[in-house]
Amino acid sequence: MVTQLEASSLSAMAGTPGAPTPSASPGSSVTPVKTEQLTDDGSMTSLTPTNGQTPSRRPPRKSTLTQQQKNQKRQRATQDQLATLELEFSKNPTPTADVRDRIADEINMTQRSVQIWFQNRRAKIKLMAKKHLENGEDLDSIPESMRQYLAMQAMESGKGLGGSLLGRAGLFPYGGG
Amino acid sequence: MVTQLEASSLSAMAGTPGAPTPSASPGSSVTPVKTEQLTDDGSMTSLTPTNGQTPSRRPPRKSTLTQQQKNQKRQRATQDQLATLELEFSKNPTPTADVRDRIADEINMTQRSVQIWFQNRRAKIKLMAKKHLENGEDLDSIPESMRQYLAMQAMESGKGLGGSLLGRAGLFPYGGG
DNA sequence: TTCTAATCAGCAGTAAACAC
DNA sequence: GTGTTTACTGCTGATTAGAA
Repeated sequence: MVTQLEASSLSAMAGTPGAPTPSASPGSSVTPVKTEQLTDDGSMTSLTPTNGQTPSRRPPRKSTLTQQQKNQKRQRATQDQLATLELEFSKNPTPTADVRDRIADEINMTQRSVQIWFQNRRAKIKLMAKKHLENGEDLDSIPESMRQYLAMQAMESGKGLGGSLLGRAGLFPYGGG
Repeated sequence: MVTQLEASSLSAMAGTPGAPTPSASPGSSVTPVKTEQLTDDGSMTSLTPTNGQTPSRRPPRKSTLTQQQKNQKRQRATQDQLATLELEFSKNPTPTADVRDRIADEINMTQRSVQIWFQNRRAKIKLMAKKHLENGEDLDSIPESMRQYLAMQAMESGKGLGGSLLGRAGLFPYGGG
């Protein structure tokens, strides 16, 4: 008997509601992953590579074993799911919660998984772009959805003092001179 | 067949749930709220993604009425709690989960609340700095804890030009003690 | 009104499972 | 073995809404 999530501590959680998912009913099998997660963890690996003496970034992690291992294996997207996701991505790489919700319902994935998929997809595209640049390749060799997203990103970061408030010349005396 | 877990939701971000430690000395003043929240985000449309273009801004969120309203009112930090938080912040504005945990236990707040407090505190300081800059004020008019934090930020993002502001030795309380 | 507790969504970084 | 996907963590910035 699985007794799915018996109480446990409930764990709050924010991202996705999850619980009352109306549709998505496989009906049988599928051991529902218990939402119980304790992740109290916190620290991450250090960063700030330079500088022998950095202020205090994060000490190494505690256990770094996520609940995945404790609960179950990863689920990979099927061809159908992937097709839909990629189609939607080409239409809009950053869909709203609303749209993501609809997609999730369509392909029977959790909203959370859909959200993560889009995030990872964006990251992947960025990484690809970086590689392309480093290889000195033509931009033409970059897929169009990629170009679109990157262009969008560039546009956004360039507006106002949004991104680099502290780095702007003239604002801080120690800035770029 | 997709057959993936339905509810699951895996949640996560909540980070630390309502403190599974039952023996957290029940303070008379503060009732530690068990942060069990089931954020149900909404759906509602309102957006029109314009297909890839116009990244301008996100559509207004639906109602974003979260558990707060459903469960209970906001809890504000007491003077004692605030005193501790601010002291710790002056020592280190970005404490590790460990430290946060200790603080939370000390002042009888949830770890999540402590984390949020630090986040908001940093945001506040940044905002203040921005205002100061826009007003063209001197940096000297900025409180020191603020300068410290901002300098730290600048160092990290700029990684090369960081030196000037805190070039003077021993400005950082963090990490050194 | 301002201040602040709390949420949401995105990102970088990372880890582990999976594919090659 | 490396490389790719799924997933999670903490953080930021923006935003919402409750208290003062």
